[in-house]
Amino acid sequence: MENVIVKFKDFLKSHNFLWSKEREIITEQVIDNDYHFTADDLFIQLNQKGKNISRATVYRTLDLLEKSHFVSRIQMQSGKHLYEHIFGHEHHDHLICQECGKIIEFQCEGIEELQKKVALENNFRMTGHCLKIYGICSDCQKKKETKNESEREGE
Amino acid sequence: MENVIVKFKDFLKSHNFLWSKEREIITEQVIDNDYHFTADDLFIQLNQKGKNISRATVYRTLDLLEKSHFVSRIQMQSGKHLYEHIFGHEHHDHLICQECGKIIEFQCEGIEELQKKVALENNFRMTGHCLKIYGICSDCQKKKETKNESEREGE
DNA sequence: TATAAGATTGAGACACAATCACAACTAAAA
DNA sequence: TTTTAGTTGTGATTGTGTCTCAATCTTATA
Repeated sequence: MENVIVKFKDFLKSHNFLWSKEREIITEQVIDNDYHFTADDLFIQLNQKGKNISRATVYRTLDLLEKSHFVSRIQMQSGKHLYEHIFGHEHHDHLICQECGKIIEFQCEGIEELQKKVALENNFRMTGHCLKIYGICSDCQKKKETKNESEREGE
Repeated sequence: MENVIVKFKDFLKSHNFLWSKEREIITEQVIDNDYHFTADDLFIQLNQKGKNISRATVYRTLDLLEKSHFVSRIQMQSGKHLYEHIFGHEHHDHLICQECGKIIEFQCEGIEELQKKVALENNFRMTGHCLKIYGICSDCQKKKETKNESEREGE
């Protein structure tokens, strides 16, 4: 992961941004988060480690990491944003469980191709997309069944 | 569109909600909006017409219209919500221009089918989805070309 | 029509993520 | 060093959306 730091540094340099201790600490913490996290999660994690970096800087750095495609931002139905690092990751979309909030990643080449086709048909120069499938994961389906059964017994 | 009012009334009745003058006025205004609008757009439109309905009621009624599937809510990257009425409309997804904000609707049966397949493969009971393709529309592509040309001339 | 039960409304306070302004600070190049 | 320009923290501010609760309205029923 060392070279992520190097690459991010390069990105900043080539865009006339500067490197800083804060950006390094934040980037390291982002690397440590193997799952989805909010900007505030990151802020709190840093604080607990005794790194007193302001919220504003966390937000600003996440913006830069997003612009440089090291991090992607996912918008949830609640309106909050989640982030995830995409160092070396393949592109993927998300299945989101409405019961427990679990997020399952998936890739579907067919959908990707069809999206490109749609964009082309509309003379649209596609720069990105966002696909979220909402539903109920298998665990929560089972829990619901169990609950319904016990309710019937209780009657 | 008269029967939209009737159907919404029916929906409310069958769910133990009441009909009110405010809900009627808001629904009529929603019908008048043939394009995407925010909750606040609606609030302002009503105010300009001298209909003094509170923001809270506008939000509450839009929630009901969404629950009854007369309106759908789209989440933008900014975090804001747009609404659109779907009276009689087919389901569709959106192409969103990052330059001018234009929204183009499209339908793609293939993508729908593949989504169902992905959900099935993950034992996910799909309840909905959200697909947005971001990019630059043909108009804005042309504008950019023109701008670049004149910049080159100016050098 | 009168009444009661319960849903709806408006006003403004509130919650919350995210952004902003600006003075103090820091990085990098000469 | 010195200079220049980017970065930071603080705390205020924005903006969307939600909540509370007393007053009001709807509807069903008598």
